[in-house]
Amino acid sequence: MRVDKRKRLEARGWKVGGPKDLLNLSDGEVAYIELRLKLAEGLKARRSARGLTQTDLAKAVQSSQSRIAKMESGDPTVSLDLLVKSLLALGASNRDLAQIIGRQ
Amino acid sequence: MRVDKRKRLEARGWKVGGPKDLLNLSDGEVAYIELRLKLAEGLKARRSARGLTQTDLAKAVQSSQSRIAKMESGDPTVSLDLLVKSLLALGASNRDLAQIIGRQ
DNA sequence: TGCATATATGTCATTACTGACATACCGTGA
DNA sequence: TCACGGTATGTCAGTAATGACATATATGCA
Repeated sequence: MRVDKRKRLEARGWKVGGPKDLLNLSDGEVAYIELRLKLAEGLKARRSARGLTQTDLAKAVQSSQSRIAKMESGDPTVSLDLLVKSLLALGASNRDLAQIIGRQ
Repeated sequence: MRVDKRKRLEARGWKVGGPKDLLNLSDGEVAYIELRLKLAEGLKARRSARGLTQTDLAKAVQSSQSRIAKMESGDPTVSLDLLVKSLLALGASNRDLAQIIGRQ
């Protein structure tokens, strides 16, 4: 794993498997974290593109502003479920999700 | 929504939003459920293609056979997180996930 | 500068998901 | 028919995620 990418993960409080060393992440673990970050970025992009505030989105998905903020920052305590539901609530189709996820 | 598709959801214990009537699902709710079913089917396909039993996979992701069975049957009490982690544990890449999700 | 509005961070009681376990229900080979 | 490996279904105590709330930190504008 490249160092900049590692920092990108490390910065968000992800600590997974094995010893504490982030270099010991398995392929699956890395893919999982990257997936979440992609969705988080996609969510933020989509929300602001629509001119919505975090509070607006929170209302739409019956959540709270603080949780939206955590989501967009890649916080590990936010579930994939909420991430995906929020994107769908912003009008994303499964196709759109696939695109967000599939991008390098 | 077509009737066969509705039955497909109805059969699995999904009850969402509004009155009990499944026809009242929003686009986002429908997309969410379909997404889960696609992943569930993808998981089952991938696992059996590798000749693994549910018990084998359970060990690999530190879960239990019963949870794998629930996952594959589209049980609503299983999280997207576990579904995705299991697929990744079976060697799927984010690209693969995108393909599973994006398909009509 | 001060004052909004937006976003980030931390905490907490309630809810939902978890693995484990028991057990029922297949298929299929003897 | 029985036995067996695999899968399905139900339950439950423990744990992780939740929305709500308080509050801190931007960001912009008069």
